[in-house]
Amino acid sequence: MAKVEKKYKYAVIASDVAIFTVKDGELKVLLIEMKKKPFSGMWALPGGLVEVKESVDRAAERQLLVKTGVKNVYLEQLYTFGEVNRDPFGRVVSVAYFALIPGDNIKLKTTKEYADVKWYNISDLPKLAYDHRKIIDVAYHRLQSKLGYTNIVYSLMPREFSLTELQETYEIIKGTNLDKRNFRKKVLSLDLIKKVDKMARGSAHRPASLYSFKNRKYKVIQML
Amino acid sequence: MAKVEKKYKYAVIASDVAIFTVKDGELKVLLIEMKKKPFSGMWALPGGLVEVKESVDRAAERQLLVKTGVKNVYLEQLYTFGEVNRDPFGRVVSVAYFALIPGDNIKLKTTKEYADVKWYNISDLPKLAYDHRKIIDVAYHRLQSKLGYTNIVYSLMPREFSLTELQETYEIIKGTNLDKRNFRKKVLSLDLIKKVDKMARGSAHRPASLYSFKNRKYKVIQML
DNA sequence: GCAAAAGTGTTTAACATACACCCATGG
DNA sequence: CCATGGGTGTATGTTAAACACTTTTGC
Repeated sequence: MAKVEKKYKYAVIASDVAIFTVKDGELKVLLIEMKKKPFSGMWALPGGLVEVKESVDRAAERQLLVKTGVKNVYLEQLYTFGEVNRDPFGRVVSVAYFALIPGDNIKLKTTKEYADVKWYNISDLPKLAYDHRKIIDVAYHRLQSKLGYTNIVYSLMPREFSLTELQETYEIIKGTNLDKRNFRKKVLSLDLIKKVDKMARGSAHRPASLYSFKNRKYKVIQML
Repeated sequence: MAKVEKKYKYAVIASDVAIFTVKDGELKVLLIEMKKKPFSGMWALPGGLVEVKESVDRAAERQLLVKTGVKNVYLEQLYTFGEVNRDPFGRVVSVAYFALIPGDNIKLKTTKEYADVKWYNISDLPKLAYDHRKIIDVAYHRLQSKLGYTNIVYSLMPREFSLTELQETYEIIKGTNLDKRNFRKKVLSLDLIKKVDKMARGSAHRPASLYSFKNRKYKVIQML
């Protein structure tokens, strides 16, 4: 986050993005390691000041693209954090976003500005700069609840997946176990996914049918 | 909204508040009439720039207090509007809030800065400045949906009310009719309200029992 | 005694929940 | 042939929805 002098008469705006994915059976969030004091060695969400010539949404997309190389993924405004002393460099208000990306083939990018970029398990976060711990808590909570009444899982899944993989994604994020038969019944009744003419291969057990989403567009539903 | 020069390198922040009430059988929103060009004669939500020394929440509370004289009412952050050209006076991002107040005894206050302050029916809005029409749409939508899964009605009702008045409040905001028996069964099963030892008086029909909320604290419920 | 709103239960349909066994594959 | 996860149906309980008449008051 660039330096902002206190002499500004009005608060200025940054945008921070909590980027989530599900990988290796865990919900993960993307963090970058900071260099500058007083936060050196601490971790933070990707973010930065909003430029005069770009919208706030656009600034969030830019952060996402620069840090992960992805675009056109699910990105939603989360909440605006406007406490007076949340940033020691000046009066900065943060418009936080959350993004969801599938767990496969994401190559992380770092820059000279930061020491490192990494996925962290949501259950095992390092020490965080600014109020980013709070932002992650709010984002996690929003993700859990939106999973129940929208179809946003589609943005966490690969193109093709088995019903078990889909169920596991729900279980990992909700932190609860679901009944297999009831889950399948519900998902299929919602008419969101279709069977593709393929089976999973290479496992020492009965291969699973693969499915894909009929359309990958945000929709309010009654899931859980 | 004070003038902001375009020379600022970063976007600055304002806060606008959509204040709702239910009165005379209608959902109303509070608007102020603007004097300065290019918006003279148009109406806008109460709002203004966030000062360096106050939080964004605090700025919203201040707007609410200055325009209506009320405090300690329901106030929730709604959404942040960050398009580049939403404000002709400069690069201003608006953190919008929505507030709910009971329909009784609110005295509106105006200031030299504005021509007038008035309640407008949500179904009959005048021409609005900035992107405030959009803000009101989002706020109205949020209000409708939160009514269904939280107890926020309490902030629109007077201390004591009849079940019919409560039902009418829901109907006005939702824009639908509800079944009297089912409504009462549901409301009473939620254990949110208690009968007070009084009856409505002065009407040419059977007097209604009055109720009040057991506690006026935000709570997630399953209402509609 | 009439007009107007208050108050009150039951039946039916839809949906959520609980629960256990056989199937197809790789090794 | 065995270990592993895939796949399937029914019975029960809970909740939502539909629906009409009697009661109490002021005038």
